[in-house]
Amino acid sequence: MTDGTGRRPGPRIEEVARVAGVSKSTVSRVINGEQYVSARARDAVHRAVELLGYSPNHAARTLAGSKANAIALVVSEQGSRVLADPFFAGVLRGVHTELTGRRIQLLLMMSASHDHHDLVGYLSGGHVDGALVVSLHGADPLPRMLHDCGVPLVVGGRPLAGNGDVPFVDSDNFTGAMLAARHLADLGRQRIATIAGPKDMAVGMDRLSGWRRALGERRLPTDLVVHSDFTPESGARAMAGLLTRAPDLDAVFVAADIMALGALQVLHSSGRRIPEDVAVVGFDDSVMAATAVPPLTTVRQDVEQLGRTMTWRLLAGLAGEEGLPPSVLLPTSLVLRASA
Amino acid sequence: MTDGTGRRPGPRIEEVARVAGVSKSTVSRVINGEQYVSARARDAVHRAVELLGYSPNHAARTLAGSKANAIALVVSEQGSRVLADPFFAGVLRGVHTELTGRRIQLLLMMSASHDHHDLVGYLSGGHVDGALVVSLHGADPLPRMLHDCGVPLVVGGRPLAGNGDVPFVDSDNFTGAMLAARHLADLGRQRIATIAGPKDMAVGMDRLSGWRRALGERRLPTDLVVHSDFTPESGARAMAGLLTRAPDLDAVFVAADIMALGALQVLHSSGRRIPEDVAVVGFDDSVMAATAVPPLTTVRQDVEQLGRTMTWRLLAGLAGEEGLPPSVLLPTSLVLRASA
DNA sequence: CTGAAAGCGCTTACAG
DNA sequence: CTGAAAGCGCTTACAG
Repeated sequence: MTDGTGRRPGPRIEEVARVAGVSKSTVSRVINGEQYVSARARDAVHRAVELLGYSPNHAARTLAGSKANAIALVVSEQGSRVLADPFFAGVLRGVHTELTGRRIQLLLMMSASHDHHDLVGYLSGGHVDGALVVSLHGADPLPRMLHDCGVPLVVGGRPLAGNGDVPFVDSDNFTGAMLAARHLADLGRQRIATIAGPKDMAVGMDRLSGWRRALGERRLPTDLVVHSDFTPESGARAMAGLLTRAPDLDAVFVAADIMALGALQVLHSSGRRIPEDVAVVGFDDSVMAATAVPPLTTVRQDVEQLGRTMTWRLLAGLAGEEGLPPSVLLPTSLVLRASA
Repeated sequence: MTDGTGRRPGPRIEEVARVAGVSKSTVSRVINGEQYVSARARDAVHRAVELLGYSPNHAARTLAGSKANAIALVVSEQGSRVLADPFFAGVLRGVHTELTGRRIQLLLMMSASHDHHDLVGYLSGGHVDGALVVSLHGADPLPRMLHDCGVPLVVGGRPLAGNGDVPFVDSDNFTGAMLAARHLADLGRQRIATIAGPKDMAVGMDRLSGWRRALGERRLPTDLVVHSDFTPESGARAMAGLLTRAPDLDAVFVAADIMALGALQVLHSSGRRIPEDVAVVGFDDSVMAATAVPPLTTVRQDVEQLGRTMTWRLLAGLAGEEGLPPSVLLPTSLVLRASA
């Protein structure tokens, strides 16, 4: 028998029960891994499932059961699109990896701030068991809105203050930036600038803090700061501004590789040699870093691991696991190339 | 009343029916936009829906109805991850935009070739109404497998020969490459090379064909071809190889911006001035193009539009629309900057 | 440990 | 144009 589309409906739980010689209830128990089932029944069911190629109907499970068997990956469009793209693809891959083999659907949603309301309504309506929110903009109200509606969630990227009880996973941006700035100081540089991210994004502020901390340790001045927005163009503008302000600067920590590309362009056209005149360190170890001119020393973060960890944390929380860390910071490390 | 998670279940169709003073059947008809409903009933239902904030239960609709109210976005991991990342993020945004306001869930799946089988099983099992497959590797068997199982689908990126009846949407890579190569010829360049994509990806072959066509028109030699794999490193290697083979080359069309970055690096270290000695044109107009050194002349494609068009085509097909184009090619255009 | 039965919230012929 | 009723394919107390 085929339906209108030509696809054949698979076997139902009823048929599995008949073949296995047990009731539908028992089949359901085996499939859901409940413990009070005899080994004999369990084996029979497994064989029948195998034989028939049975796969449970998702809609029916969700309707009958008390859980949705689905989680949402929400991308809040606040914050920089440019930073978000490669970041997002990596996170997605991690989420997917972690979900493999579990019968959990991954729903994808995007939300600009003006339609947060609809999204919250949908997510709190029981369509999903929880949500993964990728939100790079620290002041984004979405995480808190979801939290207040009781939707279990994990945020990718540290929220700014005021979201105290929402668990998050983030790269250790502070330490990564500190390593970068220390490296520049170790090279003997005296006038170390930074092109930072926006003030309202935690990722920007954490990288700035790490830079400040390292220079503070070495008693170096921390006056050369320009905020920028994670686009190559803004990186170029920021670099031009810094050169005007401090023609004697001899190093710059750029808070994202993508901005570093713009900065390198400006340094070149100003006639500076890199790293002889100005040493440059980026952040992200993105795919362009190694083929920049010159190849870019940068801080590596593992975005795929970020996605995996978010997913693990959400599912563990849903499963009621005890003693989970409220939040997780993933390690970052310095990758040395020619630019510093 | 709240469930275990603290989320409150919304109103059911029954309550809407009571408030509107009609039967559940009528509410269902109004919500699904059927035509034989009195204006009076329709208004009453709309008011009740508004008043109660009713939103239909997805699982129940799917179970009761004959459609899944969901489509899958499948990313086949065949082909270059590097090219796929920014490409994918743009496609995703387009898909999402096109889905806005329709009650269709977007499921996300990834598949490496070894688990195509499971994926096909899942998708043909009625969990989705159709699939969008992003597959940059022309020889990927997935589109055909899905097609053979009767899953309605649209492929992003032209499949290579042998997938005759699977509808696809692609950028017009041929024309874009032709414009790029013509531009180089118009500049008076005589020894025009190309760093092409892999031979087993349609995107690579189409861009190569366009380059060949333009040079053929102008009676220029088409011997300087190196195949590469869409990574910056391979672009660098290819450029080095070309310089060895033809030290006199005066222009190169690189089939992806990301490879062009590697090529520029090698040209710089070989002492060539760009564009004076060697003119360079890329493809994609990716975010790095404008801040390359020098800024990169390139071919623009609209990846978000690609996602939108794929989605439109799939939904139109599902709705039974007549006279749909089997496939669609989206325009590309030359963006002039300093490198050529 | 197991089965019969109710019920999840919708859609869809069917009869009017 | 409308309503009563059956049914989608599961899960889950309940009773044994």
